[in-house]
Parts: sequence; C-alpha cells; structure tokens
Amino acid sequence: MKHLILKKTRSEDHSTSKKYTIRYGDELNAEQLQAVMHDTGAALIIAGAGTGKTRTLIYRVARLIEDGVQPETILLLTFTRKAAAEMLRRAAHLLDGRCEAVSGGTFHSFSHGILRRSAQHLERYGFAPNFSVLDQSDAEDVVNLLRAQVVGSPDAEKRSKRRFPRKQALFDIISTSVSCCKSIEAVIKADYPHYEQETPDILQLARLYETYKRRHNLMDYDDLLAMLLRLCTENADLRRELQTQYRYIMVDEYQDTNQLQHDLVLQLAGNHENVMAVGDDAQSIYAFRGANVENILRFPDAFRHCAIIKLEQNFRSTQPILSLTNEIINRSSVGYAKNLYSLKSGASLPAIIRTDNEQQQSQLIVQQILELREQGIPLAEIAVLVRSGFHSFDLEVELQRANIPYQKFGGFKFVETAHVKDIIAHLRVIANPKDAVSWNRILLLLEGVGPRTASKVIDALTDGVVSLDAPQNLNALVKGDENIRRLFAMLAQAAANTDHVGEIAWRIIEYYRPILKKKYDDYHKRLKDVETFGGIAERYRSVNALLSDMAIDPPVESVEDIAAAPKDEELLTLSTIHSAKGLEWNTVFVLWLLDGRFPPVRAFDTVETLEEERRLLYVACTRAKERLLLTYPMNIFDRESGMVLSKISRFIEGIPEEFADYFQVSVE
DNA sequence: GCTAAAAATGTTTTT
DNA sequence: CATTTTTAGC
Repeated sequence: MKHLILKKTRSEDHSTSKKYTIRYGDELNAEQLQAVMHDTGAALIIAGAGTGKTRTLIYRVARLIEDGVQPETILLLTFTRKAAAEMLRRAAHLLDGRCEAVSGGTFHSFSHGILRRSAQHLERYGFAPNFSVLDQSDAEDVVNLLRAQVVGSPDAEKRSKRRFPRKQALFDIISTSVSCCKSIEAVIKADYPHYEQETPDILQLARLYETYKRRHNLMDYDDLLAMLLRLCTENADLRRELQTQYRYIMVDEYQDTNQLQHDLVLQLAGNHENVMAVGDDAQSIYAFRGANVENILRFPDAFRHCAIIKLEQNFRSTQPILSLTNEIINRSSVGYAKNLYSLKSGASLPAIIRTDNEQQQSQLIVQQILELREQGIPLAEIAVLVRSGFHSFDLEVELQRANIPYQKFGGFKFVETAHVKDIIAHLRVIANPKDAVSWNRILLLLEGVGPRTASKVIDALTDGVVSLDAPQNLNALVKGDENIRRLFAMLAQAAANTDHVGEIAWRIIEYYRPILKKKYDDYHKRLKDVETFGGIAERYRSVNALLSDMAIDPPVESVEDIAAAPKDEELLTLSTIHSAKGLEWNTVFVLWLLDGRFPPVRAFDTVETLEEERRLLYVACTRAKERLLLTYPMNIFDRESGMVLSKISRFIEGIPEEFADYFQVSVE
C-alpha cells in the first residue's frame, strides 16, 4: 500500500492562483479584495468613511501592474493632485517604482495636460496653443471688467436704480451653467430668482465673457473640462487615441464630480468600459460648486454590466465614534442608510462640550491639546476642524500664545494674497500681452495712475499704438508717464530673457519692492511671501508652465506658516472640513457646533443646503480614530442674522447620552 | 483725475 | 474683517 500524504486544499480564488509578490488575500478583507481583483468592465465601489478606500485603490494599481498592465495606461483621477501623488507613492512602496508611472491627477490637471498636448485642435474653438489659465478670482475680474460694459459706469448704474448682480454672483451663474450643463436662464431661475428680470443682460454678459476669453486667449477652470469634453465628442480620432492610451480608469471621490466630469468619464471609458468609480454618497460636500450626487448613485445605469461593491467595515474609528456618526447621518431626512461598524472598541464616548463664549472655547481646546500631548499623543495626530477658514482666528491667537506650532489648511492660500497676485500679474503680461485684466492691476499700482489712465493705456496697447518696445507714443496719452515708462522698460527687459523664469521673477520682485513697501505697513511679512514665490519660480522652465501651475495646483500652504517651526517639528493641524477630506487623526476637535454657525443661518432655507451641511459634519466626525470632541460656545451674536445664537447645532441636538458625554466648562 | 480716508457691504467651502 | 464703494480733498 502506498503511503498517503494529506495535502491541504483550500478554495483558491484568483488572488492566490497566480504568483503575486503582494499577498492580497492576507492584507485585504473580502470586499476590498473583490474590488482589487476586479478586472475589466465597470465597477462602482461604495466606500463608507474609513473603510480603506484609498488602500483599495492603491492595491488595485499594484495588482494591475503585477498582472502586466502598462502603468501609463492606468489613469487615476483624484480630488487633489496631492492625493494622487501620495497614493502612487504608497503604491510604489508596496510594489515598485513602476507605480509612479501611472497617470494621475485631478480632472483639471489631466484635462489641462491633454489640451496642451493636443493644442492644435483647439483652434477651431477659438483658442491658441499658448492659452493661459484663469483661476477663479482672475475670472471674476474679467467678468467685472465686462460688467462695466453692460451696465455702464457706477453712476449710470445708480441712476437707473437697478441692482445688477456683482461679479461673484455673475461668475457663479456662468460657471454653474457650464459645469452643470444647464442654460443660463435655467440657472438664474433655480438659484437666483431675484435676478430674473436681468436675464437678458446676464446672457449678453456671458456671451461677452466667451468672446473675451478667446480674444485674449484665456481659459477658466470650467473651460479646461468643457473643451476636452468637446474635443472628445467632436473629434473621433482624438477620442480613440485617449481611449487607447488610458485602458484602466479609476476615479476617486466620485460623489463630488459634476456633470462635465461625469460626461468626460463616459467619453474616456466609451469603448472599453474599464472604469472604477469610488466614493461615498454620504460624503458629498461639493454641491455648491456643481457636484452632483446622482453621478454616483446612477453610475451603474451608465454601463451595461457594472459590478457594485460595498465596503462597510470601518478600520479607522472606534465603535463609539461610529455609533455617533451613524446617528448623525441617519437623522437625515434624505435618508441614506449608513451603518458602518468597527471591530475597534473604544474606551470613551465622544464629548459634546458647551462653553460660555468663544474665548473659553479656544482656551479649552488649547488646554486639552496640552493635556493630550502630555499623555503622549503627538501634535501631528491631532486636528482642529472648522466649517469656514475664519472660525479658527481666535483659536490661532490662543495657540500662538501657548506656543503650539500648527499648520493651517484651507482658507487663504498664499497665491491668493494681493501681493503675490501682483507679481503674478506682471508675469502674465509678459506671457500674454493681451491680458487686459493683469495690465489693469499692475498699472493701478503706479503712483499717479488711476482707472482712467489705466484704461487709456490698455486701449493704446490693444490697438498697437504703444507696446513694450515702443513706449514713445505714451507722451500724447498721459501726462506723468515716467512710472509707466519704467514699468515698460522693466517688463521689456525681463521678457527678453524668457528662458530663465527665476530671473524674470526676481527682476519683477526687485521692481515691485518699493511699491510693496509703500502700499502695506506689514511690508516684511509680505516681502517674505513674495520671495518665497521667487524661489518657486526658479523651478520652472517656462513662464506659461509656472502660471498654469499656480492656477491649477497652487501650493496648499496657507499664508500664516506660523511659529517658524523647525522643519521636522510636530505640527498641529488646523483645517477646514473641506480640506480635511480623506485624512484622519487620532484626536479630532470640531468647533462651533452652534445652530446658525454650523449649520450657518443661510443654509436654513432649503433641504438641499441643510443636508449638505449635515454631510459636512459627518465628514468631520468620521476623521477621528479614537477621540472626538465637539464644542459649542453659547450666546454668540451673529451679525448676519442679527440674532443671538444660543442653541446647540440641530445636527446633534438631543443626541441621547448613550452616544456622547455632555460637558459644561466650569472655571476653577 | 487721483488718492486717501470713511462708510458700507457681504460673508463659506475649492479646482 | 477685509474687500469694495462712497465721499471729500487735492
């Protein structure tokens, strides 16, 4: 009789049937594994907060590459460029350097890249290959310029006694119309009914805006997406080229895509349908800029066979935190049924803390942070989240006093400060001499030049009566032209040397320095920003590349890079909730849970805006791993509504004590 | 026509 | 609170 050997069998799925260097089966749970092993065809991954969504994406990238997929044919679209870079870095760490060759970025940076690459196709839409990119405030400035053409001078506007929308509202109407693929009329009707009688003029303004952008060769954010979409739709060759190049598409945060982005995905995935959408409908927080939750909810309808995978096990937070966040989101009238569970038991319940006033709130947080640090929680594992950038001003003062170094995300970025924008305007004029908005900005900086003179000079420039190299004719135009001549000379000299971006920037800075000194009393602080910019500029090889980057993915650091913290020192994170998306910390504070502040009074009116606020709070609370503290100061006067706010946020009002511990501050 | 000081306004969140 | 608008003065 033969000797029998018992060989262990196991149900082998394809994760183990092939030879992978990564042991997917051991490192992922069943649902994650299913997503990672998903091969061709469409798939929708509904991934609740903290369920390992990023991990799943990273492993799928690695898995595809292990299976021999060319990295370049994978396209990973994320919400920020930082997120994409971080994911690919982690994938490379997991597998190898091939992962870094994956194409990744935001929809905007991706579109921008393609448009530059295929710039010759743009001419039929009226754009030249060297178009520049407008950020939001640039675009608003253009609209403002055109606004004057439509309504006439401020005097005329006043005389006719009408209230034509401000630049911001106007631009918002135009932008919403483009990014939601709706007509201007429909947008006004839905979002700005009080401006309905102004519809004809708004329409005219929108037309002027389109013409202006083409004449001056400028694209705004929406154009980047809209133009690529048009190219794909109308140019079959290019579409096929893109479809061939990007065989595997993955889109993160799908709940925050707008119509344009969704349509773009449909075009790109058109023939192969290898597209994986990942997201969480409960975390949709960008409706205000045209994001449409329907895109994720109805994603399966767009494809014949769409796999749907749900990730529901949360690996981030303790069960008490999840119980509270489930409670918060399940009170929604819209009714997303969310029931995340966790195997991590937690010692303590989340805390809901009432303070007497704002200052006490700040002091309490500082004190808590100091205590946590003593308990051994590093500052880097603590975050303070706020609804709006300015909600943390008072706390920032308190933090500085206590010498707690922090890093702030969201709110003002340094490219948005007036002085950095001034420098950028000079560069833009060099890159694109037709850029009237930038001309206007830099001319007004000059002593003795007001709106009148500026517009005269700009007209002369546009008509070619004067130019950088030929400033002679200025004499006839303006009296004190010394400053303008100096400006022209400087720009001409700088422009002569276009291969050295850093040098151009420093020349401008040198020229600008006296202006800065005169204009602001906090000269030194601002000069530092300007010099930082000079340093950044040195890294670029063309002015256009620098300018596009500043518009599309500017440095995220906010202005106040406080406390001169040594490089590797642990920093506390201060962030808006929007900028905290996708991140996590051991301990999270959420401030201002006061009805009227969060949610803000202006969100009271409609269910949609109110629900978005609720999801925002949900996003904030689900960032916490072990400790969650919600605070609200009492009796705050709100000038917006003229009311004294004294009620706890409706989102957590009446939460039973089984979900949270209630505290009130008492002074010793 | 420009500037600077005073008054009003509106006010997220971000690519 | 910071930007924008109005007003007064040069």
